[in-house]
Amino acid sequence: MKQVFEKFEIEMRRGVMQLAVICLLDNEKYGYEIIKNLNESGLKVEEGTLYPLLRRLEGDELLTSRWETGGPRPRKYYVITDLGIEIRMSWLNTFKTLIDTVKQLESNIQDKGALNNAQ
Amino acid sequence: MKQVFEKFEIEMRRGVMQLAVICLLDNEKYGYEIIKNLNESGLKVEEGTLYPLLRRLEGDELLTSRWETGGPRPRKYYVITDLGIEIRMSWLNTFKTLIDTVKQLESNIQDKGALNNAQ
DNA sequence: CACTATACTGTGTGACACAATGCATATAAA
DNA sequence: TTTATATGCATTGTGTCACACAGTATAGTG
Repeated sequence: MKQVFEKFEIEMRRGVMQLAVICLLDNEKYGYEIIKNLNESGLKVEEGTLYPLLRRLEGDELLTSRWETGGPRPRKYYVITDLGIEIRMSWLNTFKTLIDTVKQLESNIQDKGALNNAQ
Repeated sequence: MKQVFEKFEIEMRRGVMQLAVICLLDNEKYGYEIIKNLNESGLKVEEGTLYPLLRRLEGDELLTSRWETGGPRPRKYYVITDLGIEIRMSWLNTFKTLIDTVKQLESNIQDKGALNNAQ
């Protein structure tokens, strides 16, 4: 049985992950590189999570991919499509709306904290 | 087959929902009331989503409940516990960190938009 | 009678975590 | 030099969990 806290983190990441990936892929990158990038950004992600996500986003035509076999190891490069750019903008808007909603809700609680004090 | 956009909204809501609920329950409320509140806040939630969520949060001892049978229809009131208050604070911090990560990623893309321009 | 208020349950789907597999290269140890 | 270990890179499979949606149920209200 997972801890309450971990479960929340997982659920939260789950939504943010696609957004993060599609933001990163403004420039062409390959999967393994993305994992490193995101982990450095503090966004933990497993291979078994990212690779299927990439394929899913490609299936939705938000990304395209190409194989690079010239180098030492074959790499699959992904990059955002025009449709992806459009969708990304609407996702960012959705995200922003959610942030505002939570900020609003948080401003009504007693022990105001993280969101409003910081920044 | 759901639209790409809807799928994202669902995933995003999924994480935010518990946070929103636990913020709302600073004051005692019953389920149906919470649904109305959240829908007014622009956070769509189905009964089949909220009621199980409430029970789950209660199972994790972040909420407690009591039945109010005096009124016309029986209502189950929920309110946050001390543990819930603690956890809520850490969830808010997690949420804030994720926001920062996305903002960071967004600031590197070409068509900067929603998050940084607004507010 | 239809509608609202209030709560619950059940089924399908989708995505994640985790773990394992596979293979190639680079590095370290023997 | 041969062997062993680690790293780069991607895939697949299993279990779990939470949501959406659609029901069920009951008691009031218009």
